[in-house]
Amino acid sequence: MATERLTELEDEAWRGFLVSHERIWGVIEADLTPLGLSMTEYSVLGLLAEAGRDGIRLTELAKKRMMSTAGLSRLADRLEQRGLIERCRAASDGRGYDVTLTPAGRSLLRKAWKRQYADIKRLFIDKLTEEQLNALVDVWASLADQEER
Amino acid sequence: MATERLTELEDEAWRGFLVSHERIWGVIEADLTPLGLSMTEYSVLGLLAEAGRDGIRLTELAKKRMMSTAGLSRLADRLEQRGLIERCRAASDGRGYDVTLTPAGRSLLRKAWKRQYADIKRLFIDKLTEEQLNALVDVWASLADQEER
DNA sequence: ATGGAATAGTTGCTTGCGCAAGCAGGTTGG
DNA sequence: CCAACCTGCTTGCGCAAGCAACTATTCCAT
Repeated sequence: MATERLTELEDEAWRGFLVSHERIWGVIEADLTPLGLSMTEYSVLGLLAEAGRDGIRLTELAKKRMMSTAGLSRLADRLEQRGLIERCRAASDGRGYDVTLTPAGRSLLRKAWKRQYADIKRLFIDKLTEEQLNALVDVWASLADQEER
Repeated sequence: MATERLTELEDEAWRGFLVSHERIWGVIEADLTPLGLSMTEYSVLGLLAEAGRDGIRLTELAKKRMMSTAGLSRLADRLEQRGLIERCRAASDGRGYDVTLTPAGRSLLRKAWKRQYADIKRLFIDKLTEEQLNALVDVWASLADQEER
């Protein structure tokens, strides 16, 4: 087990992954800040939109967002403060809350999406052919196989 | 310009990108913490290794790492404190520092790389065929074309 | 029923980072 | 040569996120 090394090809594939992500992420994050949203906040609003009327539990959000419940609790504080989301005691379980988007939240999410969309289109979609997109989808599927280990 | 929407294919390609990155990033980050290194710290050590004997300027590191010089200044403080790097007044410019890896830094970087390597291999390389790797390299090249705009 | 885990969420403290301001060392036009 | 400006780095302050400890509720085995 001498010095473990990636082949040239492997290295390029890996580094490209990191670099491309970082670059694109940086841009869309910057384009979101005028709306007063971080990427994290944006994606939480997105998850809430998906969750619909019934809302979703804080813990569930934390899991999907891959962050601590503590962090999410305070993130929810901020969004609630701004009137973008609402916490309602869960009917079925007096410990938890069902969190939902308010109309204001929904509206801001739409605005944010417009920007996101433009960025994603310009920085990602438009630079790739349909073949490349298909290849990517194929890659993501392979990576997700047997989820870890 | 009705509701901007991605096609199914575009959406999968994009979300897969985000999700895969987040998942893999999380794992390798977690595997690095036993060594007391964050991903940022690790990658700075990596850049220093690339820079070699002459070292590299703090500002240069900040640029490459896409972080503020302030953040990098403090990051350097921590690494210096731990004896992993050294700041030497730049000969050519009395304001700046040439930062270099110490032997301890080099050694820790090697240890860290061993873990990284195992993760990257297991979570990324080994799950993909050579064809897929080639396709990825091709994609990263397309994305980098005409850098932004 | 009831006491003991388990679970949902919040709060105190710490940490890492960015912005803006500061400082000291360069650079340049008169 | 020196005044005005610029640049490389550091410092003060604030914010977002994690860990650990805590509260309140529910679940479960007896």
